[in-house]
Amino acid sequence: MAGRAAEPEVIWARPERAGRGPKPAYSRRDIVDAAVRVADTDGIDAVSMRRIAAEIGCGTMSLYNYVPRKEDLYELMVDAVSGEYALPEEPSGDWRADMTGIAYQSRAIMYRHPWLARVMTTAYGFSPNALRFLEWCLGCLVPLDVPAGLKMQLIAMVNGTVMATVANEQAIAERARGLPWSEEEEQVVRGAYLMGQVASGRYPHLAGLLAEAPAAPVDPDEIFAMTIGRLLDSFAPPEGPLTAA
Amino acid sequence: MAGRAAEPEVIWARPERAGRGPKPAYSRRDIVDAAVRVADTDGIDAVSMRRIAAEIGCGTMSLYNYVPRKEDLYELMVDAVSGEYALPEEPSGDWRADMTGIAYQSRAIMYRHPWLARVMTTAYGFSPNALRFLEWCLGCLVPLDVPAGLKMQLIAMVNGTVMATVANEQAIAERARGLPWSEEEEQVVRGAYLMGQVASGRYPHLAGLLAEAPAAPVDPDEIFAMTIGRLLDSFAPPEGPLTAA
DNA sequence: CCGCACTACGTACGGTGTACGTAACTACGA
DNA sequence: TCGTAGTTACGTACACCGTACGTAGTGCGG
Repeated sequence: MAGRAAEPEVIWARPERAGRGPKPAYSRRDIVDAAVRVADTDGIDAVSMRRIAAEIGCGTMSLYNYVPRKEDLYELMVDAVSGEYALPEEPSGDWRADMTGIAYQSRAIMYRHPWLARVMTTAYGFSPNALRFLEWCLGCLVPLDVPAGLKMQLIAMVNGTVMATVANEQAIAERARGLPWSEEEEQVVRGAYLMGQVASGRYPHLAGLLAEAPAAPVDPDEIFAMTIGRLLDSFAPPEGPLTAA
Repeated sequence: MAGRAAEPEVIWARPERAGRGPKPAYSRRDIVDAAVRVADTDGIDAVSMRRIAAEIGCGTMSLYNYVPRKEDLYELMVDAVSGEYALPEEPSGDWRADMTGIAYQSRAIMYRHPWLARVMTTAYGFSPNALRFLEWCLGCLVPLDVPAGLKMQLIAMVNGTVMATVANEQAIAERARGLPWSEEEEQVVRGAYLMGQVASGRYPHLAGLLAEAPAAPVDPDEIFAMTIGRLLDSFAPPEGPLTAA
């Protein structure tokens, strides 16, 4: 009787060690670390149950004793890297600075783990580190005098914006992985197609933009900073707090 | 000699009909329509080459005469539904209103095709309808006196925000699909876990928020409108345009 | 101390994308 | 006009995926 029937549960509520049987040979942490390592080096698509099991050194199906479904493995992975936030003991009192710092940290983590942005859209949820993160953000926003719902919205927007930004950057690079040709070739081919289309004259505004763009090379870091700054301004411009609706 | 070697190319540059051989029995449009239909009804995971081929009525491998790789099928699908934007002949002259309208249309399309948000993160690119969309947005932003790069940023932010918002909504619902238990059960289980965690006292701010939140039930439409409004404000507040940097 | 829950793991099933070979067909170059 | 080259159609096959299930061994709770 293999008692691992599929029952509704949250992975975080499942105790790592049940009392009865023999000691597990591996820890959940081992598995998640291996999964993160594989995803970092070989891409998220290389994270298969067989591969992780081999990495750990156990049989494929043994993994299912630790992780009921692969989706749960993703959730564990997201939580693991969410632990990389360095959250000081106390907020600084300047919520704008704190949230900006959070945004930069999020971006750094997503750069460190290029699979994060894609997996996060699937593995949402209130993992331990997600709760820690949320709690800290709310702490930062104590000085901001707006309804609680608006604070949640602010946090969600900051996270969403960082994710959308990084995901967009990475979609271009990540696409190259596993393709039968190189990224340069891909960009050349796509660029050539774009230029050909624009040259057709059907897109005058776009043509104008492309003609103007090279004159103003931009620093992605600066753009990022501006974007976040703008976003925070929209919740409480430097002059004073906005009232909700 | 099956001459379909994997060479770098953009699907949009590949002509639908090559001169030489027999007439293709199907059109690219047929295939993409079938794929969109299947994705709409049975979810994006049901879109497999075998399934689409069966839907069309041809052998699996025949599809590869029309679509070199599955990823290209995704790109075709995204372009197809991007054709659903109703773009008037001329912008209204009120760029704020125009961009708000765009955001609402994007959201409507993503609701109509729940797979879009997830696939878009993979299949980006300058498809014909994407160019048409971009060109129209740039036309709307002519009255806005900011550098071209900033306009692109605005468009990207609006799109990204809509996408992140809808993706977040749908991740919750979509997760239920294909799970061995119902969505209600899932929510109950997750909710119970969350409450248990908050009750532990480790998350005072979060606890406060949850205590306050039910008192203010919110309309998702209203939140969406506010979010987009705020975003546009951040580029040019009602008082007057911001200067870049 | 018995029994049962749990661990470990091999096998197997139904699915995936797609490389490759083959046969029929048509438009172009000689 | 007629090969012939390139295209279409499609069956077979391969490597891989997630995971259901059965079985054997282990060690704690009653």
